[in-house]
Amino acid sequence: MPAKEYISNSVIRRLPRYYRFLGDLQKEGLLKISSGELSARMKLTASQIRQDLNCFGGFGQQGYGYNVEELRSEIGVIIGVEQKVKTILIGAGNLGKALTAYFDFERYGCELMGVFDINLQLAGTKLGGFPVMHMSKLTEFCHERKPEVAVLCIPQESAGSVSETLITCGVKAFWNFSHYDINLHFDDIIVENVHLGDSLLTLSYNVNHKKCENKE
Amino acid sequence: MPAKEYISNSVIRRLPRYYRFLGDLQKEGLLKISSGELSARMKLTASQIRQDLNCFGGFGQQGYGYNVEELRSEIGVIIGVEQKVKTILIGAGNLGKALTAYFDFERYGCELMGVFDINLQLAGTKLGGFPVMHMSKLTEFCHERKPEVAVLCIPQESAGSVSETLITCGVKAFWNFSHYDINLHFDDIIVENVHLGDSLLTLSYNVNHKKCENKE
DNA sequence: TAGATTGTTAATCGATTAACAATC
DNA sequence: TAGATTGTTAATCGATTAACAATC
Repeated sequence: MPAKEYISNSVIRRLPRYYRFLGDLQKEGLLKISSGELSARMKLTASQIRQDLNCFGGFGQQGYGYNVEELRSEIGVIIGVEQKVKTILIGAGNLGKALTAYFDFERYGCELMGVFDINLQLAGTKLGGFPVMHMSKLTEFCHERKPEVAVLCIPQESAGSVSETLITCGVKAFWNFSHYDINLHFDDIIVENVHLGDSLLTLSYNVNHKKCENKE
Repeated sequence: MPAKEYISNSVIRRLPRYYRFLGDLQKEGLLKISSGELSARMKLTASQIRQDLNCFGGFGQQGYGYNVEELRSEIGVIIGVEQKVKTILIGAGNLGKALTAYFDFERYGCELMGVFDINLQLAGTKLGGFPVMHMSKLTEFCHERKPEVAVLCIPQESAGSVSETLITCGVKAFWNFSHYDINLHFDDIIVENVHLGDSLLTLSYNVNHKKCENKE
C-alpha cells in the first residue's frame, strides 16, 4: 500500500543502500533495528530513514522498530529485484568481459541473455557463460527475445548509433558505461550512467583541495 | 581567483561533466559558447551553469559567452587533472584487470604506480603494463613511495582491514568498488564509491516502475 | 502502565531558478 | 550605440531535519 504518489529521485537512490545494509544486518543475525540504530550505522538521520520508508508504507512498529528481514524483503519488492528484467550487454571489450565474469546481474534484478560485439572472431564464443553474438544479429535478436535493458560497454563514438538502434528495437533502459549522455537525446528512456571518468575526476578534485585545506 | 569559500558537493559533482562536454565541443571545433547554448546541450538551466562557474571566478565575457578552450582548461586546473596523484590499485581480479587494461588513469588526474594482490602467483607479473606485487609488500611500498589514492577492487570481506592498513600507511583517498562503505568508519578520508550493485538496482527500480506508469 | 519508537506534520536549510543590472 | 550575455542578487522550490502526537 504505497503511501505516496510521487517518489523523489533522492529517495529512490537511497533504496539500494538500505537494501544492502539490511542484507548485512540479516547476515549478522540481527532481527530488529530502530531507525536510530540504523541511522548510526548508515550515517544518516533517523528522521530521514523514517521519512524515506514512509514513502512506501508503514513498515515499522511503534516502540519496537523494524523487523530486519521483513523490511529488507519489502524494499526488495519495491525495487523489484525478483523481476529479473531481460538484459543484453553490448561490447565484449575489457569492461564487458569483466562485468560478465564478475558481476552478478541476477542479484540486482536483471537476467543477462547474451553479449553482442562487432568483432566477428568472438561470435559463437562464450563470455562469462553468456553467448556472444555479432552485432549484425542484434535487431533480429531484439525482435524475437525482447530485451528491455541494454548494458553499454562501447566507446563514445558508437554509443549514439547503437543506442538509437536499440531504442527502435524496443529497449527501454540503459546501464551506460560509455562516455556519452544518452538521456539527452531521447525522452521516456531510462538511463543509469556510470561515468567512471567523472567519478575519478571528482575524487581528484577532492584530493587536490583537501591538501590546500590542510596547509592552512 | 576563487569567488567562493565553500563549494557545495552538487557543484563539485557537475565539474567533471562540464569538463567532458567542453572537451567534446573543442573537438567539434567550437570556439565560443554561451550559457544558453551549453544549457541546451547539457539539459541544465543556463542559470545553473552561470552560478556553478561563478563559484570559481568569472570566466565569461558579457555579450559574448565563454571561450571553450579557455573554460575547459580553467576547469581542468580547478579539478587538478594535471596533478597526477600517486595511485595504487588493490585486487587483480576481473575488475582490477579491466580497469588497468582499459581505464586511462592519467587522463583523470591519477598516476597508477602498481597493483597489489594476495595471489602469490601474480607477484612479479604485469597487468595492463603495471607491475603486480604481493600484498605483503604493501606497507613497505607505501612508506617508500607514498601513494595518496587507493583503488579498491577487492571483496567486501577484506575491504575493512585493507583500508585500515592503507590509512595507517598514509593513503588519503579511496576509489572504492567494493561493497563496503569506508567513509563510515574513518573521518578525514576522501571516498568516492562506485557501488555498481546500487546503480543497477536503481535502474531496476526505474524499469519496474516505468511499466506501471505506462499501464495507466 | 511506562518506555520506546514510529509515522507525520511543521520548520529549516540548501540548492535551483528567475530576474535584472552591469558590461562587453 | 544597440544587442547579447554575463555575474549576481532575490525568489522559489524541494529535500532534510526537528518535533511531537500516536501507539505498540
